[in-house]
Amino acid sequence: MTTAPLRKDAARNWERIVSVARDLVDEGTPLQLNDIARRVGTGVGTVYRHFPTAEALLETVATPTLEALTAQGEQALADDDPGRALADFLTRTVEAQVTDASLAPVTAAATDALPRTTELKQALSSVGTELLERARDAGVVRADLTPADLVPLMCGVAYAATVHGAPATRVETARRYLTALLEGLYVRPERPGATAAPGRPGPPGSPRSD
Amino acid sequence: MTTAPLRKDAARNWERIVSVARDLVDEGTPLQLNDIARRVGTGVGTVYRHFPTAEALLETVATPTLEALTAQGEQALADDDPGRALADFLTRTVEAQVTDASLAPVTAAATDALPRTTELKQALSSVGTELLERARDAGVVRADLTPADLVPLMCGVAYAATVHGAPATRVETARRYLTALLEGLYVRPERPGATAAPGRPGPPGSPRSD
DNA sequence: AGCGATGCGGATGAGCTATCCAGTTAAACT
DNA sequence: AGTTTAACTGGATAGCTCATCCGCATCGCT
Repeated sequence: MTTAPLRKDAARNWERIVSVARDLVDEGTPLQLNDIARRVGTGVGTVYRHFPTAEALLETVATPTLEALTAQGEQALADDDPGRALADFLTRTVEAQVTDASLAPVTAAATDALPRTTELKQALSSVGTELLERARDAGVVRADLTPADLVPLMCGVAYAATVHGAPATRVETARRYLTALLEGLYVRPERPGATAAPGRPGPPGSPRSD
Repeated sequence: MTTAPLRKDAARNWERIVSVARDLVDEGTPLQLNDIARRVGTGVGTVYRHFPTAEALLETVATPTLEALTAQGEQALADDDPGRALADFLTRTVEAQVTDASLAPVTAAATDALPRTTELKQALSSVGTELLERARDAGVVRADLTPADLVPLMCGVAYAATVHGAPATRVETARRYLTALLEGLYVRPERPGATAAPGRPGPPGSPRSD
């Protein structure tokens, strides 16, 4: 059920609209459908037929990013180090949220209007759950952390990074905050005699250093 | 320079406006000045003269809460346990942010339009800095945490709690997330032989349990 | 009571959202 | 190639919210 193939001109306009919207999102401008129509050089009706609301357009813009993220998540499932797998995934998630301004609103919105997006959110959340449970079973992560907490916490980290100010250093800030959350703000009691590690030498190294 | 005493009717209207705005904020409705005028039973002009923008009104609404928070912060400075002092302050901050919907926008907005608010934000931030530095000097908190990170992190925790869904359990969720941030998500290596505590038995007990 | 200054209120224009339909175009059929 | 028709286009326009402006009412003082 692919909802019928678009006519050629329709497809062309669809592409243009999404492309312009992408640019606007990237420069931080809120999406206004009439404005987009003007920029694309099309009528307002065309835009509104393709995307009944600004939110719908935003969701479409966000989809590729969500897809990429999901792919990376599934890739992380292949990692045999549960701690690193989780940390990597969380890092990617936070980076994406901070980099792509379309994600935050889409994540926050409870709209299940676009089936594709809902599906992706579902997929992401279940990958996250899986990774979290593995890490927990490996004793790397506190047991009192629910999968349901994962999304809010990541959103929180991303939000914190955007509040911080300087958009240039935003990704770096987000990484720092994620680390802070993982490691905790309190100093840790000094390591026990570097022995009796429970199968793993404490928490895995810092998330990712690429 | 108290900017002239208001005329009696003006003062009355001012109060009404702020009061109605407070109610709206509490029920989660976004402030619309024309709407408020209608509810108060006054002309639009009156509202706009007192508060040139919705944000200004919001800041006014937020002020009492900010004042209370500042007071509590200064109170925390009297605590001789630096860890507990910081934890208490942060807990109060997060609770306030989650409880009072006017805080988040005001904190995020870089508007220095209302001098009183700016002043309060300053005060809060310097109290936070002081508390953080004391805790750090006492070895309770990681050294790589800048005072500038405090506000963003608290906003992040609050935001995470509001993303989570259920508004009823929001305060509780916020506390949990703050604890998560303080203690870290990773499991801690088991305590060293309950000795060599740096003047204090590890991180202080959970923030506050009132 | 009379008089300025201060504050009030709502009519109003500007800007944005979203709809609707007459006109145009792509593509299937002959 | 010519015809048909379903799909798509574009912009005029109605509905709505924001914010301003200014003639009029009210206050506080003498």
